[in-house]
Amino acid sequence: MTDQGGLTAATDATLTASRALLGIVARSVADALDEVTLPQFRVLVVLSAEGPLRLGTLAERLGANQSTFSRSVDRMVAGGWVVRSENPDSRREVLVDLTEAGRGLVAAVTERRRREIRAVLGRLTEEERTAVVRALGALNDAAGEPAAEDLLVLGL
Amino acid sequence: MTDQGGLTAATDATLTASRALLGIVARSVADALDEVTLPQFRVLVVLSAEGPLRLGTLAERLGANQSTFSRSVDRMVAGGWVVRSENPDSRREVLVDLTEAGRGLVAAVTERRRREIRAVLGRLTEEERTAVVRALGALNDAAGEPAAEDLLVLGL
DNA sequence: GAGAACATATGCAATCATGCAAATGTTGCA
DNA sequence: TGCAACATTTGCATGATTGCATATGTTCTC
Repeated sequence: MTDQGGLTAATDATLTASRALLGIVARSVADALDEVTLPQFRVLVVLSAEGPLRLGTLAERLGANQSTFSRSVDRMVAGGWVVRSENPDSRREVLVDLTEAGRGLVAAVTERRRREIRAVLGRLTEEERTAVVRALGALNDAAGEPAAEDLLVLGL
Repeated sequence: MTDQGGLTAATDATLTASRALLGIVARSVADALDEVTLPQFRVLVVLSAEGPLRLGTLAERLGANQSTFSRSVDRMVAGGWVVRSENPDSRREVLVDLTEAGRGLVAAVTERRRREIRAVLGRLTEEERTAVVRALGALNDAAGEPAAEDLLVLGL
């Protein structure tokens, strides 16, 4: 079993890094999960990225049944994370949008994630950081953007 | 707001990489989640890493109430993922262990994750891979191993 | 204006996770 | 032996997610 060009070493390093980064992601989300469930957080993330969406569209984005989702929205409205707003152009459509609290929850997670990554990178030398930018740049190009559906499995 | 030594560029690259790797992790787990729930998968991962554990110990590892967890184990036994085995030394203790199916499910996820990472790295040049090993090595050292509890938030 | 197509909500139902309190069974110590 | 400590299970209860079928209300088209 030959290993062309350190593929195995690189795989191991990447696997380890994936765990480290997962840890950071998990920690960044942990506080939010005291407030909302993971499926609910997914909703907030999608709305945060795409803006107000029709209830049915949102359900589809999340791979959920409309009727199921209507009730999920009930709970999230009750929790104060989203609002149903009427579309004046079409009274049969309902737009779901973030409240300030919902927006803030997502922002807090994003911010914490960024802060933790900065903290880790701050422990590196400047040369190491340069190497990280180059190496991860190549890695990111090779990996491409993950499909939204993939990320939704874990709630982004 | 000065940026010492490309901290921001490195943070951005790392954030992007965290999303890419999350995508890989999510895809690797997706199939398994057709078979078991995320909390159940967590159980399999812990057992896979630590071997047979007492029911109470396992519950504690997962931050769950014992009574809750006893019933979760019921469901997982019914699903054929774990078995309750008696400890001959202590008839009041119950050991929970993976079945072949349970072991196989975790192995399939691990293998798929590894395969996907290899595929991405295979698109890099040998020099790029060397850079990845060095850069991620430094990153991994700086980040340290994530706490098990952190990873459990997302089901590892 | 009437009916079809559409968007959302509601009735009914199941599974899973979760917690508290109490019961059952086991071990160990006095 | 008998009682205390321990491990697990069971009773009781709640809330979230999910699906299917159906009802309600809205828009559009003929």
